[in-house]
Amino acid sequence: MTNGQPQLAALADPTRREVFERLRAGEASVGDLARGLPVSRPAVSQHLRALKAAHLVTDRAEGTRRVYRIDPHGLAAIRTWLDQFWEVALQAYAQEVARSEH
Amino acid sequence: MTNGQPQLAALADPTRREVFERLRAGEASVGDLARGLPVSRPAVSQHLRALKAAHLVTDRAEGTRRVYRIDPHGLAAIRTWLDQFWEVALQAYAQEVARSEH
DNA sequence: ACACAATGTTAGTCTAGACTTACAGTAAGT
DNA sequence: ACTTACTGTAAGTCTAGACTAACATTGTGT
Repeated sequence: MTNGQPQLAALADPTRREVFERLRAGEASVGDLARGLPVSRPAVSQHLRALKAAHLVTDRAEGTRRVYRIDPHGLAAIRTWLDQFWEVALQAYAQEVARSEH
Repeated sequence: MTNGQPQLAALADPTRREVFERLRAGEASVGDLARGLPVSRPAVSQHLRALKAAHLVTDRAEGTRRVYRIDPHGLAAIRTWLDQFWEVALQAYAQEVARSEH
């Protein structure tokens, strides 16, 4: 149980995924992210810490605010993990198609 | 909080991810999958139900056994969701490189 | 120095869900 | 029909973690 892929666990929570999707529109501060969400600001701060631990976001100090943006490293890790399954999956799909056609 | 991407929640659990990774070697029955895992067989059965609900696996009856294999549909859903972030992520990365070089 | 604004952190509560045990169902062999 | 494999399901327990409230910290402006 090597427990790799912390990115998948990080993106499993709906609220955390919502935060991450909002960063798709560009970098934003904690307050900006928490503004439209139904949870408190500290909750968003904790979610951002989890996303940062999974290398999915990066933070930068800008005065008293902290600006977060998407980190490509976490995305790359997911893609690499995901690509391991494609050959097997497509092979299985081809077999199923062949079975249903005959 | 539209709660899309049930695949990410399904693959967040380490045990469930281990089951999924074992199917990469080819289709297998519930007992075969549970044999090398530190959890009981009903636990594996429940995990397979979750994976099936997320369209990550397909099951087929073979006598009294049930054979599971990887389903490409769930993988495709993850890839589609993931691809939405790449342009933004690479753009952010390029900016960071430019900042550190000057 | 003081006030304010933005965020991180801690302690504590509470719910989702991972797990086990026990039971039910179904197919194959004798 | 009976037994044996193999699996799904239900009920109950228990822990990880999502959330809030309160406090600590840091930077900015006057």
